[in-house]
Amino acid sequence: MPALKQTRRERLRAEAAEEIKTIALEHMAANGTAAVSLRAIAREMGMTAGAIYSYYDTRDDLITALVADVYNHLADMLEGSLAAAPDDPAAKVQAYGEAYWAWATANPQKFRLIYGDPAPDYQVPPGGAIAEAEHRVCGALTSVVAGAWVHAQHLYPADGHRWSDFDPGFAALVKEAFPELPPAGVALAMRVWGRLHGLVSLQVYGHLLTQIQDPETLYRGEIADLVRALGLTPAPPRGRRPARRAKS
Amino acid sequence: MPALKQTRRERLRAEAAEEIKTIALEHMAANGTAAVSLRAIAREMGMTAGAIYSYYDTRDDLITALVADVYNHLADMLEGSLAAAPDDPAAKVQAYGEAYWAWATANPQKFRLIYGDPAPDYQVPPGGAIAEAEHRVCGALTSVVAGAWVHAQHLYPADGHRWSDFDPGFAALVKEAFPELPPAGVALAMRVWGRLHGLVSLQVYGHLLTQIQDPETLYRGEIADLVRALGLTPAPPRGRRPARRAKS
DNA sequence: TGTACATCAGTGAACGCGCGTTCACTGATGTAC
DNA sequence: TGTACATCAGTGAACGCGCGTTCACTGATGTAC
Repeated sequence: MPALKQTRRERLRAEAAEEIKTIALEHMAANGTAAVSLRAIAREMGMTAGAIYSYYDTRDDLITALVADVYNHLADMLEGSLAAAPDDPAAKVQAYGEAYWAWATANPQKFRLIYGDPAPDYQVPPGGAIAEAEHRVCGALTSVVAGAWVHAQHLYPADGHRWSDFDPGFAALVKEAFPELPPAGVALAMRVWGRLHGLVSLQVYGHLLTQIQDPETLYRGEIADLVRALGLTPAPPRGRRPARRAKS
Repeated sequence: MPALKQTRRERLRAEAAEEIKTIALEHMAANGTAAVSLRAIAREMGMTAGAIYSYYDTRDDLITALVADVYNHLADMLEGSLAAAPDDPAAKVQAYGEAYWAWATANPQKFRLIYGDPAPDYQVPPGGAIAEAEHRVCGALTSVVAGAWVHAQHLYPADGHRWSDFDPGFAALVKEAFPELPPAGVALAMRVWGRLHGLVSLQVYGHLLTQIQDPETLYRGEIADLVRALGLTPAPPRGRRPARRAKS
């Protein structure tokens, strides 16, 4: 089986490439975003620093791969949460908001990598895998707002936004995926993003915990307000009906 | 005049200490938060690296001074904007929101220093000048929400927040400065902060500009919504009455 | 006003460090006959 | 199944770099008499 044997070497290679990324993320988690060092990764893998160059041409290439992975990880999480949520606009908004918080607080270093300073001297390359993965995240959010738009639109009357206000490529993507969503809906989606992002970001960077004991409750209150601001009625916490039997 | 001559040396010393911080901020602006290097600063001042140690015991000490300065700069800006705004709750909210955006977009590197990753391997020391300056910023925000609380409180009925939910020191400060503001009002203030912070942070880190041409209009829309969500009526744009004469 | 002394900002050389990247090489893995 | 060859992951040593920090020193500025 020559084909199989050939695949074996390729498989080992792919595994090593993955291990490099995994260790890089662990180092980031332990010592901050700037702590991604080829030498340190090689050391931990029992390799020489030069060996990394069999897998990534450059340190920046590794970081690019990391950023794309992290975006995809977030997108997986969000899409999974949305799929698992009840088929109800309010429930989708809540699911998205809670998934965003849960992912960010569980993986603060990943959040910092994509939404904070990336590594020093590193510039995100335009296009490529990163842009694609970003679009997945964006798409999940837009689908949530699109689902709520029927109820929300009268609250956000002609706000003056036009398709020309957006990046043409981005606008084309949205128009194709959500044909019924007008520019004002897209603008609303970005504002919803901002509203969620604020508290999440403050939490990840440690600005809430010094002042309030339970930031998550605060955040949940904000989500509830957001749901109302979208013209929706908050869904009951879990299950279709309140579980009153639990106490009787 | 011996006293004057003595002051002269001290003045030069203080000026040099300031220049070090100024150059550090410029380097941050040019090359990112991680680019604060004692050697680079000394080089730019025409000094030896060791000379910096006459002014700051350690690199971390310099960064601590920078962070405190930046917080105070932001606080100055916010307090100034609030003081200049009309004596009306809605106008104050708008002024605060716009000042936050204006400061962050005009000084992105400062925003990143205090609300993003500080320098690698740097830990903000607890207490001290930084905490004081932070409290100034916090106080400005709380004053805005306290001013709106009469109109907002019925929209945020007993949300379960108690004084014990907050950091004791922080709670004591708030209770002293804003005696009429209940815990629910403080929680609301933090949520208002989050709501503003989200879009500002996304903008500073370049996540809005790739998708929308004019993020500031989007942000202004969010502020207008926030004003409404606080039970207030938006103030007319500039001046007490709309300037209809401009076109006639 | 002039001299002797103290202060202390700044020098310049050195320390040890970890970094990204390169390069000629070795040796195991896989291929072709 | 066995041998000759090609591939290529990983070695190990070296490159030049900039960094924070220390230390004995110099020399101008300021002080006391």
